[in-house]
Amino acid sequence: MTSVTRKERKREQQKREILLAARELFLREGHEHFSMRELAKEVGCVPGTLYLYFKDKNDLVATLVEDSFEHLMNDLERPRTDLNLLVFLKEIMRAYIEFGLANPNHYHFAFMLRRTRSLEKARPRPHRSYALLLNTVRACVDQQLIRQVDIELAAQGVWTGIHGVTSLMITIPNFPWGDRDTVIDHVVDSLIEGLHPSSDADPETEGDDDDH
Amino acid sequence: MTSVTRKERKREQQKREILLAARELFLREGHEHFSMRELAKEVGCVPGTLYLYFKDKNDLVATLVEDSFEHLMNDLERPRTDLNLLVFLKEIMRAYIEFGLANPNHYHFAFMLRRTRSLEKARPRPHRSYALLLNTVRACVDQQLIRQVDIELAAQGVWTGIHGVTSLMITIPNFPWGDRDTVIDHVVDSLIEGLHPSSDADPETEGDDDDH
DNA sequence: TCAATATTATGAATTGCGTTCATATATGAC
DNA sequence: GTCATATATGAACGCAATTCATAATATTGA
Repeated sequence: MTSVTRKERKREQQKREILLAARELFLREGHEHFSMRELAKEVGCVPGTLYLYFKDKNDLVATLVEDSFEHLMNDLERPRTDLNLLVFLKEIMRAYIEFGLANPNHYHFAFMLRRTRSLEKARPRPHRSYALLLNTVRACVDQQLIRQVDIELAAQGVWTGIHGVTSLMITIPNFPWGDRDTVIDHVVDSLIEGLHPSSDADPETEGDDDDH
Repeated sequence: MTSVTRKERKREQQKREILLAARELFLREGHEHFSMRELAKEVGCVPGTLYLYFKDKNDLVATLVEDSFEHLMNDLERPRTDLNLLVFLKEIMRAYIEFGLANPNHYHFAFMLRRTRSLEKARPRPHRSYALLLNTVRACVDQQLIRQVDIELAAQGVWTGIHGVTSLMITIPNFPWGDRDTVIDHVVDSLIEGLHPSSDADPETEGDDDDH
């Protein structure tokens, strides 16, 4: 019985090693030039071997990417009750964008590829990032930090908004963006701006804020 | 001399025919499955022949896509002095999104692909769509329809915003978007919302608006 | 310890791709 | 008709993802 476990462990170990090499290669080459053959060379095996551990290339890369998003989400989902929810929301948005720009290959694979048939499952599960946004927006509405809106609609507006900067800056890095951070700040702020109860009023002045 | 012209005409004719077949195939297969070999079969020639008319696959597809964007832009750039500039701006935004959703393959090729080295030229030139946005935003500021902001920043915010919905709806069509048009309206409105002089006030009430 | 078995690795093959190139064919000029 | 030039061909190259019969290896049961 234990030997079965040992075997499985061995297997997991090898799988991890493949993923490690893959991650390195993926980073170096970009997902559009990442090839199974080259990966096999890197790992020191024949291409066919990889298929003993992963159904196909997509499965392999999906695992890779999902791991990365896991990290992002684990960071993001750490609740920060210490700060104003609106500030928290903005932080999430900024972190999302920064993650995308820092991991363009991962982001590209996850959100900028059309899924054809079989690849449908290979997306960060029920979109944890979106779920987090949704919950945060809901909380903001509950606390009347933003005006009463359709939560889903608002969250989707925010999500598509931050996805917009992220993806466009990835695909057209040479575009004459102004200062990168300024653009990001502007996008984040103006996406929230549109949701303020009375949008040029500072939320702090709205009433039930008692921690200062 | 005239024979040179005739020859050239013949050449152009053939090029057009290739593009026609290509357009059809591109539409059918999506740009990720579009292949030169299949196109050659469709055209009734051998793959090599295509290279007498186009430098490479990218050149061919770029021509294809550029033609389509030409159409969109020609539509959009038709000046509409008859209506309120803000309404015009929103119309542009909506048209941009609709175009992308109606032509996901073209849009994908144009704005959702990372350009590697040689492919750099193959993008809708100095981004006519962005230029149009920029000019319109500038005009809005001039007419004090939106508040005094960095024009470039505002235009980039709007552009990334509409790109966000468009591209995300293309890559994740199965996401539980609410009603498609409702989402689009929300995005368009809230992107502009953030730019209003005092954003919960109707711009008509701001003062120097004298056409009603 | 040894034979039976299940697992893992191999390399050769299949299919498809973009692209190139030597060669052939057709076209227009003289 | 002959020559030059433009156009088309098909075979080939290199690379890709993936499959599969076969071989090596490790695990099990006696």
